[in-house]
Amino acid sequence: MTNTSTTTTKATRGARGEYAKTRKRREAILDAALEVFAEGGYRAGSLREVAQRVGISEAGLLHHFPNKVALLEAVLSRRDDRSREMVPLDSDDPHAALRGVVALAAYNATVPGVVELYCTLSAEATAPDHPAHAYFTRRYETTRAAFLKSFGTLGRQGRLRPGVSPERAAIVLIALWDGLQVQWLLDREVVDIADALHECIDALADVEWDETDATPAADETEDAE
Amino acid sequence: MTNTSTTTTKATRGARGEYAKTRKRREAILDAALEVFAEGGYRAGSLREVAQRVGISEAGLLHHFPNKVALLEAVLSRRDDRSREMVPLDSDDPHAALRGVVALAAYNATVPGVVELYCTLSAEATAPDHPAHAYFTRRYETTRAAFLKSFGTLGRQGRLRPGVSPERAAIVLIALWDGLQVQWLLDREVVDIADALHECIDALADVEWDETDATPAADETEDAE
DNA sequence: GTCTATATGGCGATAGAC
DNA sequence: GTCTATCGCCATATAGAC
Repeated sequence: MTNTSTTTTKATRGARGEYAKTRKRREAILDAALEVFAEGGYRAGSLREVAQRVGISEAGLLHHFPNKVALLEAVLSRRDDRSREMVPLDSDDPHAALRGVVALAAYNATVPGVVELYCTLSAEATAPDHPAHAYFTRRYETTRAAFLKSFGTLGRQGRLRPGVSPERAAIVLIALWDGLQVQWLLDREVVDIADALHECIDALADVEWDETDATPAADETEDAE
Repeated sequence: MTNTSTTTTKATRGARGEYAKTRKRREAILDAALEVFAEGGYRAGSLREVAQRVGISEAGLLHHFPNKVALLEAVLSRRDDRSREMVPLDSDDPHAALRGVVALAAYNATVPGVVELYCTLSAEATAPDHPAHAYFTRRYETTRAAFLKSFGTLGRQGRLRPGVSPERAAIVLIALWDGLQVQWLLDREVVDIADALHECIDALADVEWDETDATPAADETEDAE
């Protein structure tokens, strides 16, 4: 809590070993900011609250991020990096991409703050003058395009259910995911998001859930469904 | 703009014909408040902004509603009345209820403010300390129960698609609706909500879309679909 | 790099005149 | 029923000391 321990993380012990300290501080600020923006949204979240959780003053915080909007952008950008490295949404293998959706949904259930953040912010950013409006517009376009590609590939393999169009499937999958998060945040007992998504994806396409691509008869733990 | 026209709406011209005027003022306030809360959410929306749109002072506004929370509750309550009288969600006929969903979605596309309001507020009210948290928790429970009943009835008639459970169908339908609204608010060209819901309901159950229940050949304006 | 102090302004709500 | 005036609070952001 106190920052009197100057010897904790001097990774680069050479000249000016303060780099690591600043980096750690920035990370701590971003962690706190994510929490605050998740709990109250961007507009209601305050720099004061963020600074307090980190244990510094508002002015100290603004030394690391010039203003509130910059802080928000840093939070979103860092979050995106982490998601991208976790889920291969732009994979060439549509099965892998859709498996990634379920995997990410399952993981998110263990990190409620992130779900809160995106759920609250995406609704708030619906307003055209919101600082994250462009970010979310673009993000949805990108995600739709990625799913469109996946479902398009599945369609060409004849693995889409009859009457399902790739365009519609992409929109519906995203909508479903978002909507399930709202209900989950209001009452965590009411729905298992990963389960529901898994089931609905099955209703859209014939997806290989096991990673039995190269190795035919590897590990089948889910064949009893 | 000016309120010098005392003779405009004296509906009850007897003693104290001011009732109608007050009622009109309250309605105007609620209209403006809906807009403001829709655009920025509850926390970011200000009484100042509402008062300005109505053309009165903040103190004048607070004469009609004691505080900000009361104003929000009045807005939500009035909106609920209108929705309920429009859509028979608790109808005994599951077909009528699901037709109502599509009809309401189509109507909402003509009143973007209402969609904004619920989309923004439901996400914001995810926070446990939000003044509308209890309202939305309850609202989702009620809606889920209503849809559960509809899909349950359809199930007993053998009209649910194979593998569809009434519980899951209720949750999914609501989630889909909510999620589609987010995408629609970010880009109105990307999706027709009523269309998408119609299609997805078809994927869940075998619903009678024409109202050919009691009167066989009455008025068929929609049979060309 | 972090602090204190401060500028500037919006907010919800109240008191009391008319 | 509506106003003006005001209170007290919290917000973002800046200036300058240490």
